[in-house]
Amino acid sequence: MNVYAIFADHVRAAVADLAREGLVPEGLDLARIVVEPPRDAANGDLATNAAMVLAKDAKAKPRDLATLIAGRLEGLADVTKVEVAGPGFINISLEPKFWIGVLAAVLRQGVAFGRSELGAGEAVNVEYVSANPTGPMHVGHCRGAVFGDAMASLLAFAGFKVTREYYINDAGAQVDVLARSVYLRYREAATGEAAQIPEGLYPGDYLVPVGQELAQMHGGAFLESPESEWLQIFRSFSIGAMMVMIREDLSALGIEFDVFFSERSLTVGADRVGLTIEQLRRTGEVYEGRLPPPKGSPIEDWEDREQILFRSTDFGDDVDRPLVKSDGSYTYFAGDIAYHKDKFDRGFRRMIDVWGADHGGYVKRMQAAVKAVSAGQASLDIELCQLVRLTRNGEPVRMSKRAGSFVTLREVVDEVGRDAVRFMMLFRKNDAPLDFDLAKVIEQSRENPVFYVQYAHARAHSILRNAKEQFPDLPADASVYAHAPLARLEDEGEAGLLMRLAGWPRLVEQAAAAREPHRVAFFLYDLASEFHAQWNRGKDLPHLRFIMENDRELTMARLALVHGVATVLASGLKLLGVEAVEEMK
RNA sequence: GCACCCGUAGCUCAGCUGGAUAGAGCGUUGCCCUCCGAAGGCAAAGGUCGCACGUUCGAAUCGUGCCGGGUGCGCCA
Repeated sequence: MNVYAIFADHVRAAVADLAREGLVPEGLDLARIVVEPPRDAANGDLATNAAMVLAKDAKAKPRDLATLIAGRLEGLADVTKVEVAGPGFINISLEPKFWIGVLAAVLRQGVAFGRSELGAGEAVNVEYVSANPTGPMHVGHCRGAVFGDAMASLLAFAGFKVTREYYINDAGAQVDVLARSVYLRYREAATGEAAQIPEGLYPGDYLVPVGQELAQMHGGAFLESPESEWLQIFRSFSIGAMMVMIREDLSALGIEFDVFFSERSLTVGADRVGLTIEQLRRTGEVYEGRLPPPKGSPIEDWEDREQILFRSTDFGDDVDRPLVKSDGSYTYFAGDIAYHKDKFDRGFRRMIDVWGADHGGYVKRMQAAVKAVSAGQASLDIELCQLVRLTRNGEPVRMSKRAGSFVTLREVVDEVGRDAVRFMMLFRKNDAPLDFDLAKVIEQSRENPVFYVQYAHARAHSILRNAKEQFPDLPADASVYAHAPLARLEDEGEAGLLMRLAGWPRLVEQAAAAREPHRVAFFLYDLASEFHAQWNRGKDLPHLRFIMENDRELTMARLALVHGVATVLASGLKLLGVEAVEEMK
């Protein structure tokens, strides 16, 4: 129930009527017409740009056209006043009961209020995190994880059929390094001699128990064996162990995936990477050729050779990209093409990848590849998450790579809590760098938006609890309040909250379309702020308090509003994966 | 050298896909606790939206060119 979209349709219908009557030309493009809340409440409840957008094609002056359209809007239900203002805005004022109707809808629908059909059930594949299975997740992974998860929830709420997917990079050289590192830990466990981990292998303690498990399973069987005998066994066992760990880390953040896709599975049995390359060769997108040396830092062992190239320049990339390394194995890119082709083969025409900003240079070639393997039928959106600067009281927290002493995601979640991590990661645009201060996010003050929003929800429930003491017979079920005498919500602060609630469905659609879950976080912050403000007005003006001891009916109406605020707060927090607490501890 | 991202109040950032007088928090200043939770609230001050052209009824938003910061730039993932 997006009231703005509904009225936009009314405006379009009005223009269509005018066209039928020959008062404006036929065939005007009505798509750009929007109805939105005016910034200044003095300009009515709704405003539309219709006249200004259409003026040129209609060969009319904006204000004249506005007057014409305004005349058709006056008769609409709930409309009390239509005015032409400024350069040609049409400002619409509505009966107060219109907004009350929205509150009733909130109360009846509960957290389903705001759910949209924007996506029309279209399948979307959202791939995020995809951290290498070589160790626990660190804070660098955190932002993409939270962002991807919240966006997936948001898209689902907006009517898309969302698949959350994690790509396991279990085929590259890094998992062989993992296996060798684990082998040393295995040796350590089997012989009792402390392992020396040489440069280039993973030194982290988290591999110790993996080695111990292998020692228990195999005893000393591989102590004297050549690598070829144990590598595969150790590799697949270690990858499994790492994925268990990563799933635990994800679960600590409240993140679950529908699909874990193994890179290695692309080449076991059938060589699907090779098949994909052959397919692209047939369509002319793959060829043998030479590349100029890269322009950045000079490469010592640059070797000018004939190689297998993907023609990504056809899609706007700077150079064509190699698919096969000099040792004959596939590049990571080649695997990724086959992987995205697999998504296409599974029926996805809309794909979204969430990457770290350091992969920005990879965007064009991947989008090019998706176009190529799908014959232009599928599209790939790539959302980049900028880095997180971890600080404590303003001092940078060292994230040294030496000796595996990086800050793990788990440590951060354990220290400040899942809700704070998630909300702070989402309280910023994904393409802006983010400062994350471990000390500030656990502060319980207005400066901390996590607390501020959760507190608003808790306060709403606190009010409901208090009301229950005052009027023990009040119904507990929010939907019953839809029948409260809502017309008594006459205060301007209450009216503001009603309009804010009415904006929730519109915000969901906009945030989903823009793939910007941070807008949900900011909306909740604004709603919380407005709600706190109204509560505070009741301190100075007792007649504005939510609980009116001598007026049960008015209390009912105001509690309906409180229920409505709590409902939308809970709905939004759920999208962000943050708990809507009913009591602050 | 090239590509991508970002330049908005002293600081950290929003700005509803081009709308009306650019907003919030922190900081600064001044008020407000006998109160449904002051873990707060109200108000003031603070802006050539990096710069310059352009597009049009209208630009922080779109385009081009500069300036400044960040991230990357065969066979790593």
